[in-house]
Amino acid sequence: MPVRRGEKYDNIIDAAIAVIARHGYHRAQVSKIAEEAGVAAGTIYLYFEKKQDLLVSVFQERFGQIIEKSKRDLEALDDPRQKLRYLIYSHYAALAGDPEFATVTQIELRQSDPVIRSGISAIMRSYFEIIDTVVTLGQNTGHFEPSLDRRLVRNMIFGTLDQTATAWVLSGGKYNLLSQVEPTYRLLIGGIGRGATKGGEPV
Amino acid sequence: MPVRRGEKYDNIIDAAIAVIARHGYHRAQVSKIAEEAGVAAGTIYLYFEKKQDLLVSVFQERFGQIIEKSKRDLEALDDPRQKLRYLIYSHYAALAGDPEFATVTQIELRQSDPVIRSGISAIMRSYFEIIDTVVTLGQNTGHFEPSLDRRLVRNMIFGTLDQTATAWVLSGGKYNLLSQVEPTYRLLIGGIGRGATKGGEPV
Amino acid sequence: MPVRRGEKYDNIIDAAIAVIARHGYHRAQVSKIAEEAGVAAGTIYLYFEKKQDLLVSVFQERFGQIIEKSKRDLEALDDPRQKLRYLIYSHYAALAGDPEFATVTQIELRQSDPVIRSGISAIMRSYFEIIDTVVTLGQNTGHFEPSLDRRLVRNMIFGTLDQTATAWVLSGGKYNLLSQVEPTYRLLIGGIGRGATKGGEPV
Amino acid sequence: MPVRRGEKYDNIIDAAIAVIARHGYHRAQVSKIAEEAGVAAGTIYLYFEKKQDLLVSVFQERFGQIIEKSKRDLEALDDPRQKLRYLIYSHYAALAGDPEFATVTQIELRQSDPVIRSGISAIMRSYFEIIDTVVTLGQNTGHFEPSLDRRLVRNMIFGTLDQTATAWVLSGGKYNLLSQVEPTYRLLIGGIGRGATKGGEPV
DNA sequence: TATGAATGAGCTTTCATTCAT
DNA sequence: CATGAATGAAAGCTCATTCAT
Repeated sequence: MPVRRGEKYDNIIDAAIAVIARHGYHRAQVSKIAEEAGVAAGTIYLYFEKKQDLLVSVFQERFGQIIEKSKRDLEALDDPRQKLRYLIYSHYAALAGDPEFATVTQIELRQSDPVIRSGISAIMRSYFEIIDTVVTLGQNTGHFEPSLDRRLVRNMIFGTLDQTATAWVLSGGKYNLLSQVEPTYRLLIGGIGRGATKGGEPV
Repeated sequence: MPVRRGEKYDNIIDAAIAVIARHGYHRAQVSKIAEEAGVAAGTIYLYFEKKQDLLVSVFQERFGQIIEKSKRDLEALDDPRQKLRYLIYSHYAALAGDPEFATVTQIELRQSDPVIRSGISAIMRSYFEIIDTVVTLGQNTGHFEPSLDRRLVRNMIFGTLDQTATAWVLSGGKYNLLSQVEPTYRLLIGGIGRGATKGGEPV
Repeated sequence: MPVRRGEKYDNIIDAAIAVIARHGYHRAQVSKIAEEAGVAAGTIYLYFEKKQDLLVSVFQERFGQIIEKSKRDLEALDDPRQKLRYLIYSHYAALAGDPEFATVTQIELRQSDPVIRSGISAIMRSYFEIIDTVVTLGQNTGHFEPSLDRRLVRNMIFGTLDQTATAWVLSGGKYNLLSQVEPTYRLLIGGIGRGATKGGEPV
Repeated sequence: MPVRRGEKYDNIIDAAIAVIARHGYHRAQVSKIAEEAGVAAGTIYLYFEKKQDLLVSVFQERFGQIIEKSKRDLEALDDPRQKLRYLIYSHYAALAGDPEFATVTQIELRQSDPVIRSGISAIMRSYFEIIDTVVTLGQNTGHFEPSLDRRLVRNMIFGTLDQTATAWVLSGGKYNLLSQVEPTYRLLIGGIGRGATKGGEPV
């Protein structure tokens, strides 16, 4: 029945992010979120069926937009290496531009219960698909090593971005996350090894 | 801060892992863990100050042992590439050999509250130091690209291992995680790019 | 205390009966009744001060009409035995003719809170008076045993009708309640005992 | 898991009756019952799974005992008329001896929700069976009119007892309910009609 | 040492009612 | 006359922790 949209819908989502970022996931009561949003507690239930739905929506709305934008922007690029670089850029940019959202995403929402996590997983899957598409293209065009297992490559890409973002959040955002775009790109493309590793003598 | 050690101490930790793996973090009540361990609920408080201490100890004990063993074994190796390969192997092996522990580590304990997470972080830091040591050695000996930022490399290594392990757990352990040791090694060393990327024309 | 009358007034009462019969007393929200009546929730408060007033009115309007009709019809009858028979008939007929109302009356509205119940009691009292009048007449004319306590007789009459009606509703209305008019009459008049009990040797 | 017995179990049931009788069903919060019982609110949940279970247990324990006693005592009697008389007596006695319980039984618990009511119904059914047994015996031995529908007779008996008891409670217990045993017996046996109605000319 | 019965703080959610439009 | 979005009070239940035995 509920699930209405409108200005308040956005206010509540923003309030949820602010409260979670400030007090942590476990102290983010509905009443506190309502107060932050400037509405009564009951009003939240005109927009979200349950608290869990609100928290999942935090992800869906924000991350969903980011993913959609990524998807569109990626289509405008041809070179899979450019696509990869853009992927890194947009991942870091989304978090660097909104530290509260970054905290919620990288730290707080990972503490949530199974229902919320599975809501988040659904969105993550579509993100993984985007990464997979880029990897596959790169392998087909010969820019990426075709012998590599795509799933493993995806895990490396996402794992690296995610871990780097988490480390940045935990550092308190002391440095500019966007400064890591190019280094990350080079690292992902070239690996740790020195020089002509490919075709060389691996140990 | 354990109040006491002894046989029951280990029983309780094992029981905690079993219960969390079976019922999930949010349903792992102290009473259930006590029952699994064959003691009364109150007894747990003779060994652990708080439930949180028990959960942190799950990590400290198990992961601590793994880290200690890694550290010792790594000292026996000279080549940083061999060290890296061993790092991957021991990370995967610890999880592949104990699926319950893997579930608890990769999924359930991430839902925990700030206190537990910070307890876990402390242990993770010593793990990160080990990774850093290997990376630094590799750069000093010229086996790893010296221009790479160590922290970023560490994030890639840990992020890749962690994400790969999580994906494996979420798959239900359908394949052998250890089969990913060599591919992971090659991927980390060589990156995604094809052929003589290093010194070539990055895009 | 209705604030206003009119077509919508009746619509709302009918809607209340329908919703209570369909969803039960505890799920009969004002909003649901409003929807059923085809008005906005707030509109109900133009016709009734409180939800409780609406529910009491369900009784007052419907049962009041029944009682009024009973009263008038009874005046046309002379023989107190005929009056008693008609009382039984009209009680059963009112419920048999409107199963939704029967459910609301016999089952759902008994779950209501004190205010509603006392509103209902007020109406019941006038019904009890009608019964009392019939009993008194019967005793005065010598058709009914004069030594019987009138209040007790009334309790038997109403208790029997009410319990029989409730049993019928709970049976799902599987049989025709009106088929019970004559048996009920004979039972109330003659009692359970066999043969010439009156003046005989009671045990 | 819960559902323990013991001294506190009885205390809580007694407290529930007292609180419901004093404040009414709708104001009988768990916390209030706990206070009355001299235990913490949480303790109630060691003895009852849910509040509803407690309320049903109020009935089961008290009314169940009454029914059991009735059953046993009835077996010691031979004459169905004596059995009927005893039925009336024990019904009235159970309520007259415990006014708080009478209020809860006759008034407050009728306001409860479907779950509780169905719990109560289950117990009532066994009471109805006892009545049915007595009626059937009376008809078989020729003491009760055999042509009467048993279900209808049961409805009259229970309806009369119940309504009489309710009227007594609503009167505030101003008179002695047990004084109604004999009048009720005579009324049920002989009916309202005067003299040799049976076989006479019913109108 | 060990027990486990008892504690009690803490929070989501519903829904009758209001009132600005 | 009518609307329906917004309000906010109110209470059942869980479970980590304690402590008398």
